[in-house]
Amino acid sequence: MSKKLTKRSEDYSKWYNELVVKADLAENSSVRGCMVIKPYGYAIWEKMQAQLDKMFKDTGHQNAYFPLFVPKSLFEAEEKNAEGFAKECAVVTHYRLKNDKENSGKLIVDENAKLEEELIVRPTSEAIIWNTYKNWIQSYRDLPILINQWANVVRWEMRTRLFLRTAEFLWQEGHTAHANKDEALREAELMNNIYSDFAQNFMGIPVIKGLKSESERFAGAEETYCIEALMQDGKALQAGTSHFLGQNFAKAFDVKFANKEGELDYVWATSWGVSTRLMGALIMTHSDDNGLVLPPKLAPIQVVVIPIYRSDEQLYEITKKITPILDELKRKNISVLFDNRDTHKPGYKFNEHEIKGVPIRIAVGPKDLENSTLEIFRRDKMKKELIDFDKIFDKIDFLLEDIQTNIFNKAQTFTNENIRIANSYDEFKSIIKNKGGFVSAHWDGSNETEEKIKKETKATIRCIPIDSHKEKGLCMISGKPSTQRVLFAKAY
RNA sequence: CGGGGUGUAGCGUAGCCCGGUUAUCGCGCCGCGUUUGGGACGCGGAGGUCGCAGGUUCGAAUCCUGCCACCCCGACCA
Repeated sequence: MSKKLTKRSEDYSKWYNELVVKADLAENSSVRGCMVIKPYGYAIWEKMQAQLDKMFKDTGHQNAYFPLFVPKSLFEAEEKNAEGFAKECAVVTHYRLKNDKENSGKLIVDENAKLEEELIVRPTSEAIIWNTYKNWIQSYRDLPILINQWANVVRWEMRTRLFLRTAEFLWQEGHTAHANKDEALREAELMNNIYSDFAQNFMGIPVIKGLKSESERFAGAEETYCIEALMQDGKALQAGTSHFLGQNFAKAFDVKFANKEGELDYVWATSWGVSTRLMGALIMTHSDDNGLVLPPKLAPIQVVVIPIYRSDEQLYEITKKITPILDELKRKNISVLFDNRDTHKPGYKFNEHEIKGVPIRIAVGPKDLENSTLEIFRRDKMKKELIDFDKIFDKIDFLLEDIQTNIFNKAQTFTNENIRIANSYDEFKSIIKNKGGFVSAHWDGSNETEEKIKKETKATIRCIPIDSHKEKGLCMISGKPSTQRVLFAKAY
């Protein structure tokens, strides 16, 4: 196995796969389309979870947990939702195995143990949750319900890809119930803003907030808010969605409440989620040919200290000198690893932590003890410098901030440079084909036009941006009037 | 599910067209020694149902048939 990573420019998808494996984040498992998330990858996910969880709770949400299995009759209640997911459902039909008489030591499904009603392994939990909410809601005094669930879901995708599209994935799904439309709409927007805030300020991933076109909308939603990010190969990635579900699920599951006027009404709903796909976004946004680049706010190890020594005495001296620093960093809640493994040489460790994206590396050897210096290295710029021993804390504080800002700015510049305006369909096709990235163009709002563009160019409408200024124009295909430009791209 | 490709040690591979000693090489792994400021080196060693099943043959990793798995391109998708 080559030690070097495939170059990004040569084969982006191979580079991505190798990186995920070599950085020790995850690997394909023996189970079709499912991945094993390794401890280092999971540690990043845990940091993301902790931050998101905090943001949810700060906005009044609570966590709960609902069943993995959805009885088929519940699943089919909301027709559009059921139809949208039907093609990718894992289904439990039996509950028992028995010994195979013709093949000793083997097990077969016991045909006598067929379930009366099949159980769907949740591809999303609206059905089971709304069936439960029905029992919880009678009056406007029971509202709103603001619940989030951390869970795994299963979607039997044809083609899978580490983190971006696995058959089983981890996510959070928020499901809220409200007394009126406005409140539900505000909730859907609020959660999309939280996702955007999280992506930009913690993951360092610039995103564009927008609305999905009708055809890209979540099955069963009235409106889908989303954040879209641009990866380094010019393809867009949907990083999170927040849905205004109207009264669709309330009607499907008969969830009515008595309002202040004493009248019965259906409740208004939202659902919103982000998944381990965000890990894919993190990898593809920041990483380079040397490996992963992690934002300090999410790095499981923020600082690694590597001792350079020839003898046990030298290691002892280095340890003695460095221990107070390690203690102080831990006290300051900075996660630090003193990599004093005797099984690997310094050069090996340097490369290993570079591949794993550790933001800051400190090397300390005999020369440093003599001169009272340290070598400090920042992963994002691959630059090292010699600093005075006493400056260490200031330097680390500065770098943690600066790396976080720098990688965001770098990605923001890249994204901005790759949003191009097209005023004709020819121009549009040329950009999509030759340059990639987002293309901002006028669209008449029709399904047919969207479909035609998708078929001919493989580009889809990523979103109708929320924050951009409105600009009247004419659809590049039909010539019909358009009220604002929308963003197209090839997507993951 | 359509079109193409690939299955040889933990990983990456040579050999296959044209059947013939003990299946090649690199990484990794184990032992010993020397090393340690950018992926160390030397010597020694372990590790294989050549995807599975059948067939042809004196003889199959190699030829034939069937099956299975995986990858890529479509359709689908957080």
